[in-house]
Amino acid sequence: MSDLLERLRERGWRLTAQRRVVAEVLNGQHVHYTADEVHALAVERLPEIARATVYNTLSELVALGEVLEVSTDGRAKRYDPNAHHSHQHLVCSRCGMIRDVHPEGDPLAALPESERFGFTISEATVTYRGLCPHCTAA
Amino acid sequence: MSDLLERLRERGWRLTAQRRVVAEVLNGQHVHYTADEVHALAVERLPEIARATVYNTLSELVALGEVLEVSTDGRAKRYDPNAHHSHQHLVCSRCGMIRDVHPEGDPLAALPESERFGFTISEATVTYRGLCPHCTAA
DNA sequence: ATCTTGACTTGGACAAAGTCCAATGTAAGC
DNA sequence: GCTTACATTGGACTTTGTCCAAGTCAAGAT
Repeated sequence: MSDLLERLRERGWRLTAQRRVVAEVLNGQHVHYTADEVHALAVERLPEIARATVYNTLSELVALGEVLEVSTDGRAKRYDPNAHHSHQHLVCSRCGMIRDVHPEGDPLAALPESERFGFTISEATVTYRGLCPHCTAA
Repeated sequence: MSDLLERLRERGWRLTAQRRVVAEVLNGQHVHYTADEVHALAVERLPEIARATVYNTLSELVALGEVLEVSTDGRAKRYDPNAHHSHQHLVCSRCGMIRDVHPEGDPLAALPESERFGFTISEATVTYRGLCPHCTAA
């Protein structure tokens, strides 16, 4: 994650205590937190950090391409720090757990020109849904 | 859509003016409205219909399997009346408009066994993102 | 045709998630 | 160590959606 802070500084990011804490919370997580979860964890390290700052910082990280925004249901968005490896998501329908997966091929190729309706398409995301091993057993 | 109302009546649904209007608004749309858009359109036909009633009715239609709930971004959920034909979605990154599309092949086939991590996968949804013709021009 | 009743609708209060803004604070270059 | 442009703060506000008690009504029974 020091890599991340390094990269950001090179891109003219001003490094503040708040931003450092948000980056540290995201660092190397296999689960993807909501903004409020990130805030709760950040408060443990820096009690006075404001909710708005966490939202601002997450938006900037997304805009810089360092973090991905994921919304698998109609609830809060989740933040995925693993933005540098293209991947898709496997979601447990029962417990909501998210796991990164790497399917073969390019999903964009499956959409013929006649099905693009004049859109300028830039991306395709695939969400696999099912039961995780734990919920299958239960 | 009289088919839909027919089916619902057979399942013990009480047919009210409000429910009829909501069903009519959804009927045969190739775009998918948000709940508030459905409400706005319903009000044109039945001015006194309440927002809560539209939310209730949409939830019931989803529970009955007649309509699909789609949440492609962190914003409002959209309602897809085309629940009986398998399809994927094309979403405008700017205005949020959704259109149904039919890609080739089965997206589930692209996920090798080694990437399934013991999940019992039942479904794969693909979301294509880009700018719609209107937002590309603007 | 009218009655009865339980299901439906209403509207306003409430909640969750996120945005906005003016005032204040501070990182980083000079 | 100054300066200043940029970041943070916290509270108000917006959007989307849920909840509830009271009133209304569809549809079967009489």
